[in-house]
Amino acid sequence: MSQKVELDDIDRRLLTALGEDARASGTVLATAVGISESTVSLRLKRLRTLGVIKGFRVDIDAAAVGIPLQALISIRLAKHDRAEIDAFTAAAPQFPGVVRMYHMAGADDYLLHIVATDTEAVQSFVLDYLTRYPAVAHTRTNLIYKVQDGTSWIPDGA
Amino acid sequence: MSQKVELDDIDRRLLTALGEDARASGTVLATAVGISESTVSLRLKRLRTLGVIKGFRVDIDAAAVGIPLQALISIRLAKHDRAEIDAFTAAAPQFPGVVRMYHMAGADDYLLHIVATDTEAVQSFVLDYLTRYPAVAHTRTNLIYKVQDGTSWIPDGA
DNA sequence: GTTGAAAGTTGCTGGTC
DNA sequence: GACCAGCAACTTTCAAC
Repeated sequence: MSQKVELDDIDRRLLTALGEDARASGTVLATAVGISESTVSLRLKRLRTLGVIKGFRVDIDAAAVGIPLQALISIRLAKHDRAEIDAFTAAAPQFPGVVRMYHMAGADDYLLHIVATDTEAVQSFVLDYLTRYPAVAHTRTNLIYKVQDGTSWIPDGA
Repeated sequence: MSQKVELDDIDRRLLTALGEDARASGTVLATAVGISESTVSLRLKRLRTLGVIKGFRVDIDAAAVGIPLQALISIRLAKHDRAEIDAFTAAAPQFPGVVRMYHMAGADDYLLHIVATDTEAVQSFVLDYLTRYPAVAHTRTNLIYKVQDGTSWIPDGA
C-alpha cells in the first residue's frame, strides 16, 4: 500500500498537465500551471520522490509494428494457494506480449491484456504459457477491437 | 487501422530501451543501443512521425493521491446499433475516473478500468454514468487487487 | 544511413526577495 | 513561492563521410 500524500491545487494542475503531455518541458508546464520553472522542478522532484509519479511510459502502436491483434484473457486458478498465486503473479507479466495484468476479485482471478501477431499466436500463448501452469484451471479469451485511454486523473477528485 | 511500418533492428532496440525508461535521454539511449546521439534523435523523430510512438504518458499512483480503489466494469449493450455504440464509445473514456476502456468482441461489449475513492464512488459511477445510458443493458463490477505492467513490447517479435 | 561537433534549449541549483 | 543567474545536460542541426 502506498502512503497517502497531501496534494495542493498546484500539484493537481501539474499532474493534469502531465497527463495531457507527459513530455512537456518545464517551461511549458510552468506557463500551463501558472508557476515559475524552478517551482515546477521542485514540485516534480517531490512528486517523484513521494511516489505519486511512478514513472513515464512510452505509448507504442502495436499495430504499426506488425502486431495487429490484442486480446483479453480471463484466468481462473484451480486453488487459491498463496505460494502458487505468488508464483503466477510474478511470472505472468513477463510472458511475451503481455501488456498488463490485472489481479482481481471475483470469479476470475486474473485478466491479461496481450498483443499478438495473429490468432494462432494468441492460441500459442494460451497453450504454451497459461494452461501449462498447473494452477491455471480455466481461461477465456476475448479479442479486443479497440483500446482507448481515459483521463487517468481526476482534477477535482480526492 | 494503422499502416504497418518496417522496423530494423536498431528501431526495435530503441523501442525496447524506451520501454524500460521512457524518459531516458538521447545519451543514455545512444550507448544502450550502440549508435550516436544524433541517430537516436533522427530515429525517434521518424518513429513519432510514423505513429509507431503514439506518445508518452505519466504513470500516477492513484492510491498515493487518495484514490485507493480500482475496478473493472464489464458492460453489455442492449442493442448493437452503430450510432449508439459510437456515442457510448466516444463518451465513456471521458467519464471521471476512467483510466482505460476496452472495446471487445464476445459477450461483453466494453470493459472499463476506473479508479475511485471508495466503494460508494464506484456505485455512483455505475449509476450516474453507465446505467443512465439507455444503450447499457448490463454491467458487472469487479474490484482490482493489483495492476502489473508487462513488457508491452516484443524484441524478437513481428 | 551514420557521425561528430557546434549551436540552441532545457533542467537543476543556490541565492535573494 | 517567485525571480534571477550560472552551470550542466540535453536536443537538434548540418556539413561530411
